[in-house]
Amino acid sequence: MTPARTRIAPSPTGYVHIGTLRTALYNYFLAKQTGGKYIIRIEDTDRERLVEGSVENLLETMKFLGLEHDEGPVIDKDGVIEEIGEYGPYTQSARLHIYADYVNQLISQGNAYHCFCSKERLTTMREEQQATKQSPKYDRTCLRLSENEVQAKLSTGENSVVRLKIPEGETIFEDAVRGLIKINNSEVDDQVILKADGFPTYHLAVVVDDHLMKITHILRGEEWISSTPKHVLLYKMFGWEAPVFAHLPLLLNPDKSKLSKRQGDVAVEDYLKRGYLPKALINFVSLLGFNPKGDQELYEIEEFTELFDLSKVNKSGAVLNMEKLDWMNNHYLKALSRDELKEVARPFVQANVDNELVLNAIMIERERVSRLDELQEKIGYYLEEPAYDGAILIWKKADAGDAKAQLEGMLKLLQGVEDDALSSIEQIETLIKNYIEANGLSNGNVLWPLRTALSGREKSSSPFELIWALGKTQSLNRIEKGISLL
RNA sequence: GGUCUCAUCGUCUAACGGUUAGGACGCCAGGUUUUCAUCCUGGUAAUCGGAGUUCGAUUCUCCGUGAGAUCACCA
Repeated sequence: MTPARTRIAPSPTGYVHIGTLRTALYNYFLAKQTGGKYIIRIEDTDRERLVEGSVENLLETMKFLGLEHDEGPVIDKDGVIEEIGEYGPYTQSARLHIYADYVNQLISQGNAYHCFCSKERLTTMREEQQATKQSPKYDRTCLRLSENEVQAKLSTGENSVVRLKIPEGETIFEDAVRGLIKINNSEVDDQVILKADGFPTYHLAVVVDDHLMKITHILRGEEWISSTPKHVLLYKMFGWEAPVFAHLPLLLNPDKSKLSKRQGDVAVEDYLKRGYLPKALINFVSLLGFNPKGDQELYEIEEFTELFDLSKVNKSGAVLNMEKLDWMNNHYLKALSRDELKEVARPFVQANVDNELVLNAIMIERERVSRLDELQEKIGYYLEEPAYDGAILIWKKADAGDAKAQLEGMLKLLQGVEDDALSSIEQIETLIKNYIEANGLSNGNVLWPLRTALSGREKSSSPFELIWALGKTQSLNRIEKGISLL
């Protein structure tokens, strides 16, 4: 397999779109699978939509997800952005001189022309076209300008842009997920490739950069299909070989429209903030539009890398099934080691996770949540002795006297054992279950009052887990308090 | 509206042209259980419609229908 060079090319608008993550993942899988390079390029040619700090944010988010790129901007130890890779600069605003050369080439080849039309004129032109049910396209007014007229306007410094001169005919390209796509050139507008502010538009910049950076596969969202002919035409005009195009299915809102901000979270950062783990997010998002095996649901990133196959990418859009994400996240939460859990939980709980009791509580409750941000309220009754009504100590099949007797029995049992007899949940369970059996008692009579005394709640984790988490002293305190309430 | 793309359970998806159309999430029921959660077992639920090709179509072709994307000096 020849090494693939793939890239994501986000515009710096402040957050990482969940669709960008999916695209990044597929690019990453493909590059790594073939021993190639995965590249990040910053497409900041829209000066009006630039958001301060968004490149840093992008890089930090990607790093947090564990998706490291081989070329492009990176943040060094001092927090400064530098670039790695031999095809830089990887930020389009630093490549303006490059685009200028290629624009000039197109103009001299007769493939592009200057346009002096005002935005106002273009707007009214479009309105008229729509009114007469024509499809909105530039009317080529400026193409009819003579060479002298163009030079004259240029020399006066009149505002101008450069447009691509779309030739007659039709453009056909092979899409790796959809097959042959054919579009008549009459459908394609004379796209602006160089704006009045001197910046290129996406269409020119993406083609030039992808060629210069030796990109072999362009994986991007389906919304780009209709502008792909412009890119194919540009490759042809420059005499370059076009890379493989693969248009990925869209990520959808529940109403099947393109995933949008108003209908839910689209920013990866938002998912992270709510306590979804990178592994879960990656697993979930990767499965939106691609399925390696059919019956397996849980994959490590290495497996995806090994099994990724462009020809198996789906064609139709995918609605996000949030319940499944929750299920997956819970799975990965449960798989975390004590130390790993401590670190991922740290930003989500106000209590100090370095404290044994706090961490114990989290260890237990992580099995009952699907997101880290649910932890805080779950661990409350571990950290603080709860106030409660003594009536809840009484099991439905027993009375106050029995509850009190059982608690006293438990008190005695626990007082009589060494601390390290309570060091594992299994040990504690065995200890208590043996006691129950030896004394001819029933689980309910003993465990219900025990658990409610320990938790102060009708619903909680098991008494064994609670004793383990709280420790001997705190457990005894709570049992004594229970007894006093009866 | 033009053009392009797409179409299997509610959702994500699987199925060399031959399967009782499979799995997962969710939901429902039962079981385990001191409660909650987990766990186990079972169940619910789909090939958009119509032609054609074929011995045989979820799968190939065409026509409908529906949905989406796109039509900027935004990406």
